[in-house]
Amino acid sequence: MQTSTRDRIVLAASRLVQRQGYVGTGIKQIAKEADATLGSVYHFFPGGKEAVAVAAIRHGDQEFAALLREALDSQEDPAAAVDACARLLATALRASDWVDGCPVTAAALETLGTDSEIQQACADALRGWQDVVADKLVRAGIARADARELAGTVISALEGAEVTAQVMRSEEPLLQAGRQLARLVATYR
Amino acid sequence: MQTSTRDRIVLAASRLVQRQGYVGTGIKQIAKEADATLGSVYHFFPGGKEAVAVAAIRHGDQEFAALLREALDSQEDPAAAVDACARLLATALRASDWVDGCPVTAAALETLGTDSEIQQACADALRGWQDVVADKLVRAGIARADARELAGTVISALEGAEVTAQVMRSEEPLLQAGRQLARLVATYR
DNA sequence: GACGAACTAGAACGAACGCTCTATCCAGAG
DNA sequence: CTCTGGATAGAGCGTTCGTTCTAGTTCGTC
Repeated sequence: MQTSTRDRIVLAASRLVQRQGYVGTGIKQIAKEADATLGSVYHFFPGGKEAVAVAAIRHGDQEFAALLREALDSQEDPAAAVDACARLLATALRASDWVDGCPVTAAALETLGTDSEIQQACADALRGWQDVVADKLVRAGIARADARELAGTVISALEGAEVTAQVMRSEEPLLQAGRQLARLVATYR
Repeated sequence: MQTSTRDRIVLAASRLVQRQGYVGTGIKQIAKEADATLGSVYHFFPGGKEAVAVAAIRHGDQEFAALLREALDSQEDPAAAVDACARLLATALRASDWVDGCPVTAAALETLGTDSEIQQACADALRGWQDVVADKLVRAGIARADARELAGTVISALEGAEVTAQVMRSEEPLLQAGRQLARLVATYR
């Protein structure tokens, strides 16, 4: 077998949760998509659905962070780098026919009042991405305090723009946000 | 009876969908919360759950638009007005213990692949809010094309910052976004 | 006072949910 | 070879889902 059953479960769960959210995705659907059986899922994740979701979100977190780093490193100038992020997200989103958005937003919103581990995993992801952006800004010579606040805004704006792009089925919101964020970053000199 | 049964259903559905999303909210729960019976719900909304959700989202749309207009009109300067929006959202969010976020995001993300009427209603809401912000910017003397692009970014950023604030259980993301957006708006002179 | 429409009330349906359970398979240790 | 324990397999549990259905109630109009 190429990939382990466990990995296939996490991968399938990650994709499904990203597209349909936590409550919208069933354990049986995950098992089917992963070419695994229900027994296997509960064998590897005794914690049940929530445990699977946490693993899935952490996986999506890492994947997205890598994407972000790659886009940021493709440009020297921080403003251009942020714009490159938006552009990358836009093309990826279009390629998936607007369904593969942010891997944590949907799950995060659905589990807000429930103080489950899922929420914690989502918060960790957002914090991590902000750190990735902040690092780039600091390396480009922006003061640490400014970089942190700017990075938070960049992540929030990209997140919001991605949702908007998905709903509108258009790359424009992301491209707009990229241009405006670049303009904003450029004011820190 | 103070409010009509229909109105109570829409109101309850709006609140529940905002907090738990579309799939996470059951018809029976809506009926219970609205002090109505299942029969009443299907009487007023023969289209079933989806019809209730569409009405609920449209209601949330109007409510949010009014909130936005109010905040924008409270300040003459467009940069200060945008910041006031973020501030208002932040205090409202904290007051609800971080559960009453954007009334359409959750529902929009869950119904992405399904081309239901819900998605259309969400897209309409986002477009409407963007128009509200764009109007304010134009009235403040910003060129129409710039105002539209800027308004789109403002809405996206506020949306994303609200989600981030909910996940982090902190007002900071929204306040940050407000400051940075104000700075961005101020560059258009 | 009678009639039809509007509305309320909740029992019941099939499907899907998350989860538990037992049974089977199979590689490696003794 | 037997024995053992991780991994696989899926039937079935109780519950909840969205929806449908039939009565019952209310009420303005003739």
